[in-house]
Amino acid sequence: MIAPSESQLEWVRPPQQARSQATLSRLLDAAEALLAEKSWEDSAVNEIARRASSSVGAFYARFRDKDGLLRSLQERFLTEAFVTADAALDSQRWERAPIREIVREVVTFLVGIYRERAALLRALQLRAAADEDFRARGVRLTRHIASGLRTLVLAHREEVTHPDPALAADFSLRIVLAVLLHRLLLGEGVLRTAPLSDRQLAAELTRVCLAHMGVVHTNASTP
Amino acid sequence: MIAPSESQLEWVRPPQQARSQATLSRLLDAAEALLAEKSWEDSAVNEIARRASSSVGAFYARFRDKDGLLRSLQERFLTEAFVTADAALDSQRWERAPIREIVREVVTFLVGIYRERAALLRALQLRAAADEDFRARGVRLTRHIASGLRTLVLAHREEVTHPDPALAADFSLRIVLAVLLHRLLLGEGVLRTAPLSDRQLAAELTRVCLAHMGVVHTNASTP
DNA sequence: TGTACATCAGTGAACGCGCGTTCACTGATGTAC
DNA sequence: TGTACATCAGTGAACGCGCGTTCACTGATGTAC
Repeated sequence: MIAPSESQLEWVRPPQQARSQATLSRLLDAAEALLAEKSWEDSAVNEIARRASSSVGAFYARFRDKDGLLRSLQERFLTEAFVTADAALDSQRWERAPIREIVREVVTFLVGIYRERAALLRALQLRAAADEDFRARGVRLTRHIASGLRTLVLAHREEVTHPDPALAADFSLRIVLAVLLHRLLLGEGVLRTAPLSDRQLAAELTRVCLAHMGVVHTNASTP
Repeated sequence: MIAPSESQLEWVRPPQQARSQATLSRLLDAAEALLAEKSWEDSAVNEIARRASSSVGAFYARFRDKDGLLRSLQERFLTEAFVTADAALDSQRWERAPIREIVREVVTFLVGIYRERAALLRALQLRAAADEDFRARGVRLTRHIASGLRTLVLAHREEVTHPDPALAADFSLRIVLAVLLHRLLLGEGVLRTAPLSDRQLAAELTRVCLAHMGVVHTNASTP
């Protein structure tokens, strides 16, 4: 069991027994599930507790306040995401792969996360838009991914025509994250074009990134 | 003076005197100004009224409820934006221009709007993310711009390498709007790269769009 | 193995704050004659 | 040109609803001897 960091103590009370640990997990899960139905503001503490088969009092025994739960959800997500990102961006894994495949992998990875965790990400990004602390913590993850991607791209810089490959990698990531945020908040139907599936969107975004970096076209299998 | 449409009557009460028309305008302006400081939810009716040198009662004499004001702000913005977009995308104006300049113009136009109306756009897009009606009305503008851009691109399709120029135009617009939304909500500091000025961002986005459409490089003055 | 006690964990009714909305009233504007 | 009356416009205190938070109490778990 890992001792919680000092900063955590301010917003989540560490459980002393297995029973309260379970309650805490149930509260987190219930809240994340509820976020698939309504916004964070519309999710009442009462309802979260009820869905977790718990009570308001138990809620406040675990969290300093309602915000403590959202912070806790963010922390839980970030921890997972850092690990997953490290695995996906491991440079050993990509040593012999062309940059085309690296970009495709990273984009697919991101599209997947935005699908699986759509509800939570929507809530977190909306909150980040209004709260500097939330934003700062989220930015740490983004920068981590950016730096991993940059490393991979620079290791293959001979495939990149763009004069500043690191910059091109950063801006490409920015585009991907932006389009995913846009889709997350406003949906797929903004333009008259037929809605894209995850697979199609990933392909389209990959194409955009490669075009922007100026990756030379090999005998590609793209339609 | 234009007679208000039926649908408007549901959420804004048409003023009968010049005095109340002035009050209505002051309320709209005060609200939009307040949105530069705080979110729509945090903007109390009381404070909006006070800033407009008006009163809560006067507020409810004009608007059915608090939401009526935000709707009114959206309507006011959309009306302006449609006109501006029509002027910017007028096909006569671009008959002899290379596609490179068209794209630069449209991107610059959008970057400009997102700067000038940042506060209002933030509030509207956040609301659109949660409210289907708001979203639907916003989408009308997006589609209008998309169709204008498509027309321009198709008129110059010989400059475009992309196999489906219309699709490429749509997706390019999507990217631009997405990056602008991303910046609007989360700021310029998401990646470690030095923050971009409006001019730099417009240039970068233009480059991305052109690369994606596959516009052949002429003797460009880009660095 | 059993009993006493301390602490942790959980319950849910009641509280209270903030803010949207109402309403009884006053003042301003316009019209009829 | 002046007076009476109707309607529009505006005021701000008071209301009330929703929801986060508290708190007095009960139950569960663990430890000492």
